[in-house]
Amino acid sequence: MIFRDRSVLRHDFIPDKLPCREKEIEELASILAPALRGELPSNVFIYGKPGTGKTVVVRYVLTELMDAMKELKVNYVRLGYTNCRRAGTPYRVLSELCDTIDVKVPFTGLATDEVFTRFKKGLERKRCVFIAVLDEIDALIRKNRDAGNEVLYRLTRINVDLKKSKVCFIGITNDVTLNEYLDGPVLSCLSERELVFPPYDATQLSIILRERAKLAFREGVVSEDAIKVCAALAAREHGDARKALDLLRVAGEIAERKGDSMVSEEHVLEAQKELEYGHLFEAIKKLPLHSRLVLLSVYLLEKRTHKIFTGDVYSKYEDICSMLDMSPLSQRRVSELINELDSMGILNVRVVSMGRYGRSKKISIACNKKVVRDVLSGDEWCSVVLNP
DNA sequence: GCTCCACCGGAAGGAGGGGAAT
DNA sequence: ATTCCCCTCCTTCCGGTGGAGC
Repeated sequence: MIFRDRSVLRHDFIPDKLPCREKEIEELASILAPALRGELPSNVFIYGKPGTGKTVVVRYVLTELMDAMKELKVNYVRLGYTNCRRAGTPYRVLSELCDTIDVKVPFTGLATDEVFTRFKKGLERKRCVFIAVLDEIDALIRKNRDAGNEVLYRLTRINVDLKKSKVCFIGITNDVTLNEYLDGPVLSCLSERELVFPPYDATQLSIILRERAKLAFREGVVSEDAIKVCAALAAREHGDARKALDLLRVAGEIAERKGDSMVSEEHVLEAQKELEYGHLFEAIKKLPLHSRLVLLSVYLLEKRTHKIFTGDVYSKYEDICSMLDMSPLSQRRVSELINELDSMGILNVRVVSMGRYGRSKKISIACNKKVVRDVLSGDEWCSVVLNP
């Protein structure tokens, strides 16, 4: 037996204490504290890379706030949480907020405007201080800049229309450049207070992992080396605590599978490989058909030569399409697909000039070729070309 | 220094699909 | 139900370009 409770390593687990975020917790708590006196707290905007503890800190402080409310017998504070990426559209963000104040809204069919009106009416009935958390707020803007800004603008101005209730917003984003996309008035309203969550360094990650390991694993099962390696690997990846926890969890699973009694450094390194393989595998598998065919073209060309240019890829791609009886996309489009594969880290692309012989992209495979082969040979279409 | 290759990548616009408004 | 709107994916068109070879 390796694990005591593996759910402790899940991303949504909220531990009793959050090491290395004491300062942020205290600051957020002091910002929100006025709510307990029925006053409106400042809006807060929280920035930080993925896995820097933004969401967990907010949830932690809100849980504390609820406990304090119970103790003080305060019942006029209400909390709403919505993840904008999961919700997807302004309509669903609003309807999730409505849900938390017991306003029922149909899945669809209402104008966004109408949902907004019901939200306001619901708030007035509750006579409360409403703290609304908008997690991954960047997703709302990224998907539809104008609609996103519109709904945020109306939300941030909601206190103007409310007489009996007040709303305070906590915005959370991974995207440090979000201020370029947010309209000025929305940004200045949301960021009355700003918290920036810096990435964790390896020492901090070790502390976090040690705490979690105590809960997740049976005593003495995880070696100190294993923890150090998890922390070092995750620190390299912009201090992502989620990644560190994933590594530890998978390392534990590997140890369990092998029937080993300890989680060692080797298990972590294997976990790293497994996670990397898995992510890449999924990423390639989920590519649209023509991107997969373009990747297949590069893969086949790379067996013969390492001087591959756009023209070579395109003609190989055309061959493959005719073999599969499909009509090929334009070269312009394929060139764009090649750039997308580059930005995903699957291909390596560099624009080079060959003087008299024109200007083109030099292309190579940037990732583990075995994964590429594994996915493509299991692919419905690509396998036809790979294993004729 | 000029030419000119082979493509780059921006712009505009069309198909089509899904969701919102009426 | 129908119209409207917007987004995504894609095409076509086209001006732009770094540098080998003359």
